[in-house]
Amino acid sequence: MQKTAEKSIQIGQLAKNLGITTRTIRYYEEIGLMGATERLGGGTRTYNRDDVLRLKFILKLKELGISLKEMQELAENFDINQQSFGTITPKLLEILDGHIGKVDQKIANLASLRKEIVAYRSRITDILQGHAPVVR
Amino acid sequence: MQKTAEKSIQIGQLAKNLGITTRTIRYYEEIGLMGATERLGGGTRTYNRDDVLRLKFILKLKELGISLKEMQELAENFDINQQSFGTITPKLLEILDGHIGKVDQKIANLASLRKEIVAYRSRITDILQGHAPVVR
DNA sequence: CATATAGCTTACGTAAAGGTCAAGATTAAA
DNA sequence: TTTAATCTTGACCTTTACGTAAGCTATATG
Repeated sequence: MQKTAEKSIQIGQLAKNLGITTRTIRYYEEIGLMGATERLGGGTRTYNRDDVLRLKFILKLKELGISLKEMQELAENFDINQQSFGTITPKLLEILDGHIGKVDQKIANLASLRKEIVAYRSRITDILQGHAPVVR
Repeated sequence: MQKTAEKSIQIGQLAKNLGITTRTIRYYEEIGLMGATERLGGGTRTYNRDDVLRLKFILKLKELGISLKEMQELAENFDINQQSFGTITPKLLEILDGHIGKVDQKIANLASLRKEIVAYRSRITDILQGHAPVVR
């Protein structure tokens, strides 16, 4: 087995590539979302392709509204870093199903909130036109 | 003009009635959402019917997902005590409309997230059954 | 060598919406 | 009147996701 030349990058470049700050990356490491990556002699962090993928995955989930805390729970059961899909247990499926449920719940809540806002809105316009009493 | 006996209540009772804490009510006063209400001799806050209506209004908006900060902007224009209800509504409608948009956006995002999770899930089950390659 | 640039750790700051004491003053009830 | 309940202000605590600054090290370049 030969190591293919890992073209790792440093934190500043990685941050720039992804449009985030170095603080953010270090923070994710701090809270255990990014495992500790390799360091150069002086302690400089180094990120290989897998690390980058993992970070992108985190950002993707975040973009879609999953909190870092939720990701931490996921991370306990699902080590994105080193495991290939073949080794993933059914536990992950369970977690994903749970998340689908949560998302469904959130969607339902928002939909009902939307309804209320719309209803409230039209009550106000009614009031403005004198079609309804001011206080219910 | 005769003052009808104003049956004012104190903060503890009001909080209990509305299912919030006294801290919350004082906080709303602190940030200028509730105007300063009358006080008894010892400094005890006293809330009349209008004050209660105003607080209920605040809670309603909050329930609809409008932040206290947004309400502060509104508060400059709405003086429920002065019955200038008509003047606040255009701004309020604007804010409500903005909220409907935001909620729609969130729903769309969650729906897409849901799709992705579902897709991700089935990719994994496929892998577990050897029907698909391990790496995308 | 000197400077510039990038990185490191430690640690305090921020916003939102209150929670939670603390210590004292007042009011209500017995 | 004594006690118990309620109220007052003030001030620090909490969570989330980083921002920002201080002080120090390492690497690159003129």
